[in-house]
Amino acid sequence: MGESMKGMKRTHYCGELTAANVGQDVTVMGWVNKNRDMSQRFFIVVRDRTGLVQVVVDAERAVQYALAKEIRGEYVIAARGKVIARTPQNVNPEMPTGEIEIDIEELRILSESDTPPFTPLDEGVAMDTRLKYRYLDLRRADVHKIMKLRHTVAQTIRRYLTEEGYIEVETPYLTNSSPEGARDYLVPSRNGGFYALPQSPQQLKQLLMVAGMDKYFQIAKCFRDEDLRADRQPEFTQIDIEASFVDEEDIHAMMEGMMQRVFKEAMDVDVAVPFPRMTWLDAMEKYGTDKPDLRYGLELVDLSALPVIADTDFQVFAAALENGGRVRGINATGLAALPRKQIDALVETARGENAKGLAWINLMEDGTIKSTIGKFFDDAQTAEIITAMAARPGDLILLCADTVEISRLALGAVRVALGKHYLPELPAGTFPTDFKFLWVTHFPLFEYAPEEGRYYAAHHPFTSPLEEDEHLLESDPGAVRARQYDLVLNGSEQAGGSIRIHRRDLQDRMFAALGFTPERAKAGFAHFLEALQYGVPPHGGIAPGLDRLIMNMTGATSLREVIAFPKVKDGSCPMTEAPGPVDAAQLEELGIAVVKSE
RNA sequence: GGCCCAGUAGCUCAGUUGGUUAGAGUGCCGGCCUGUCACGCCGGAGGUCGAGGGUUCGAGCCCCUUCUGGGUCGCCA
Repeated sequence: MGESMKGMKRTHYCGELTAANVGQDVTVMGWVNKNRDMSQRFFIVVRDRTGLVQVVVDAERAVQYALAKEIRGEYVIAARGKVIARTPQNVNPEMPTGEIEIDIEELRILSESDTPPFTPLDEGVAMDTRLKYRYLDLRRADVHKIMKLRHTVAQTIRRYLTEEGYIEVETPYLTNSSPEGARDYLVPSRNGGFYALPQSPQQLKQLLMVAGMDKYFQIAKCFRDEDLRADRQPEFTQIDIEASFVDEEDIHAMMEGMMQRVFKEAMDVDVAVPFPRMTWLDAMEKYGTDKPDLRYGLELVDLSALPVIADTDFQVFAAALENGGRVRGINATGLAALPRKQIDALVETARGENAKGLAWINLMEDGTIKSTIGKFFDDAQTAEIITAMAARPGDLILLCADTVEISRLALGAVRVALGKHYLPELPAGTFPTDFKFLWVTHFPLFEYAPEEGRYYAAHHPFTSPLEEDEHLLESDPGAVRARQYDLVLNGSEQAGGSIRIHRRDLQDRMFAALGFTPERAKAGFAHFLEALQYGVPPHGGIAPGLDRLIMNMTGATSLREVIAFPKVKDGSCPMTEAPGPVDAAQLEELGIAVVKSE
């Protein structure tokens, strides 16, 4: 149903029309946002990706008026007419094109629409409904705005890296499964083997350095078959970057330039460079996380050495200290009056990180002090704690006594939960403007898995150890620091990278430290290890996640908002219903039998 | 895989202690309205209360199972 557009040609986008177009004969094409029947005339609001414009169909134009009566929401129409200025009392200041309207001369329905399950005007539609009809959801102006921003960011990055001498090279999506890491998406092949979709082009980009490409980038899809989170999708986009003959400073400077450029061109926000740097250990000690949000203070304070704490008889604190643990505090400034219910929620947050609980001291505005540990610390002792925490009337001190790690992580989580009290609420439809970048460096090279009694690569096994820690690879792997750096933005990891191992002997020692026999290392990484024998430039790189960057730039609360066709919790797509069954013939060709698991 | 939350009209939701014919807003359909812009007014249609089972004289409400979605922990080299 619907007419041809033959003989009509779009001259303008809806949102482009202004008072400057008054008197011109224009043609717009788009979707019917609204059709208001006012008896003597119809006001049809037409929408395209640039915005809205009002078309007036007066009863005097009998043919067009009759057609306008048929027009429903989300019909696709073409409208030709003269742009006329609205009288002052009819101007709609809420509408960017509200000073003008189009006086209809030719009107066509190009395509009819059933009543849609929801329209671009509906707010608060549930996620599953939105995703099932994502093509309708994508008609919303705010989603369009995000997609346009994403485009601008990607293009800006392409231009920037090109100017910096980087070459875009595509690496295959059909590649090999590699041991360790996330679960792979497997693709069966007709020769009986399996491809795996890449979790990242890590090895291939390093091989491009061996190949002398010198500086490479790629806007690459990566795949990980793991459960989703609000900030995690099984299929995501990375700006994959690698460069030869570089050190940490080169990569940092390149990224700082990129972010500065991206924020300026996409959002007109000035980002100060260089970004602050912090070692992993400092981040953990001060913020209880490796991705601190620097938009608010609330630093963790280690009170273990404070005499009044160190010498206390209070069993909870004394026991933690005796076992080599810590007593740490956080000063939630201005939150002394936080309701008990919310404090309890903070305690639950701490428990979520395996802490046994929290103690707290409220410094009420009137000077009174409410302390959960008042029984164990007299007024003078409490005053010492307050001084050490730099707390003032109106503040709330939260204390946690536990192991070194748990006390960090528990208060780190509490800090994040408190953070929302210090962040301004964004007006609806606006993007944030406060961006705090941070480099976190000197990560541990390994993580110990006690239940398996072995070390894992904290990031990946190609990360170079710090030169001065190399000698500890065999004797004390847990103490080896990595030439690893993460770029953090507002408490979210934006990019991870490292200087890589470029010597075969060091790579062999790395695999040995990870508990790989030479045979197993060879089985998993034969081509890669072999390549390391043919002249490898020192190299390193980084991989910012495009989706997360856009999520942070737009203030979106879920990655789904910034991906055109995202997946839901179990990795499926509500719209296409992928993954789905395939023909028996296809399976037979692949030699695959599907067995139902119990 | 664990835990928490939700599922009632196309959409967003309310529904009291288990009790007659399950409601609201919006959308939709029809009519009216001389400039609307969240137009307004009048009327109408629209329900397998996610699904299955159980308890009960009686279930949207209680119990069990299950499905779907959201959040989170595990997981994410």
